[in-house]
Amino acid sequence: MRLSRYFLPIIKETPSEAAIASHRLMLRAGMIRQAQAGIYSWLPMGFKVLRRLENIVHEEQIRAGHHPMLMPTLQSADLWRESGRYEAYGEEMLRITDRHGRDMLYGPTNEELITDIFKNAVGSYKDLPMTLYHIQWKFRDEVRPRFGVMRGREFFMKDGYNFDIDEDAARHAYNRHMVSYIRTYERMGLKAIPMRADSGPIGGDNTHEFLVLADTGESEVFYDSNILDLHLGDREVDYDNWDGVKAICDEWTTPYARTDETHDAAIWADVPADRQQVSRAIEVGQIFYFGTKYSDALGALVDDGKGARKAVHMGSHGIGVSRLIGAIIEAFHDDKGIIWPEAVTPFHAGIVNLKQGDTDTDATCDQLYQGLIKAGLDPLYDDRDERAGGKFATMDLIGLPWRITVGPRGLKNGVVELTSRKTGESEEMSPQAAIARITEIYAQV
RNA sequence: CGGGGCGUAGCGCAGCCUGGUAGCGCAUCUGUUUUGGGAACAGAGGGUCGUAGGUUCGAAUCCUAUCGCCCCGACCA
Repeated sequence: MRLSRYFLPIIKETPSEAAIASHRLMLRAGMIRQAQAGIYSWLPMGFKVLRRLENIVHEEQIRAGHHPMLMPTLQSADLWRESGRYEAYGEEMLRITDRHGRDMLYGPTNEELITDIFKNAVGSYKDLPMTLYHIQWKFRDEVRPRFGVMRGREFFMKDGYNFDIDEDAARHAYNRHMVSYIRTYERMGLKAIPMRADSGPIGGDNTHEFLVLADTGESEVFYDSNILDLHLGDREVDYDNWDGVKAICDEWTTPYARTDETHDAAIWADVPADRQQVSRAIEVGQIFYFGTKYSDALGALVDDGKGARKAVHMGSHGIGVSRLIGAIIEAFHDDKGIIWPEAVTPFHAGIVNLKQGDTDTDATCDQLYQGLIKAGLDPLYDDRDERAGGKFATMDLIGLPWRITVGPRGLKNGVVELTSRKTGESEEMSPQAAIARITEIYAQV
């Protein structure tokens, strides 16, 4: 993309309403604009990042054998009356009445709807196990939205639901989700720690939250520093292997890691003092096993093959996709701007032309731009007629991991400059070498 | 939902107390000179002063109502 033709409304000054780094930077970098309290428009670059995260989530869910689908944002109140949650959910649920006076609601989650779909189509144990998910906008009418997309009222979330014949199978589904989530966050460059959590209003007795360490996090967490050393990497995972999946979960759940809600001082005391870490963290996902709560209420029964009809065992599993962008920025930024991990960056590299209109720099930038595109990458070429300082400041702010600087000084020797946003280190090389290097870097992401 | 604050140009703000031509900085546009870390000069455009009603010869300013937004707290993916 040529910056001169893009829509990237950058703000030089700090917007007064933004209290934390991610909110401030998303506004300044032209990623979002607020529409109402807790409701945002996603401008082209923010939308790009959102799509990238969404794609990673899809890939990992599909890899785990889960089926993508899409349910509507608006749901019927009647279904929620059946489960008893229409009254129980309270003020956070946005209730709407249509022209015929029918009660509807903007879905805060989808247990009722998915269970209804499931029970009308599935009647036998032979169809199990099954896990369905979608990534859709949700609405929860928070009393006090804040922190930009971290605590919006409207938010983009992956929510998945497993249907299994009994508790053992459902526990495997739970474990499978834990592993797929670990992998998902790791791919995004994040260290998200699964922690024992409270079950909250959704119900159930087995749940973990995934938390990303960040000073601005809303939760206080206690963990054994050993857990930071765990990596899934490119380990082969057979998601149908119950024991193998459970072994990975055991690995991640053995070191102590809890939120303040479930913190247990007695167990904590057994963690060696030099490994005891207390920190703030942002919740970016949660998995639940809740048994037959909804299948009982909504009559989701299957034939068990022995002549009986049994309520299916279920769980629900969520990833806050829009919130993740905030969490990633909280984890990766400095005083100049965002520092995107390669896996989620909106553009793979930025090209800075220091002397727009100069025959040589223009030609070299075009060569780099075309070369990167041919290599299957997505560069952002700052071809505006701006001074060097402004272009550098823009690149630093929007935080692309790699910057190629093209100026007359270097071109005299046939070189351009490749700079890492993370380390700030630069290296001179030929344009061809720069393309090759960046291609190689992204081949490993 | 309790407490506090704010709505004036795209952004940040002054003006309001004490009613009388709507301002400043940044941004935008034009021109000239500049050009390796947010340039200088000259000029230009841009406003239902959140909305509605009231008081007044006259309202951004005073009064009433209303809507919106932010911050702290309690609550939440």
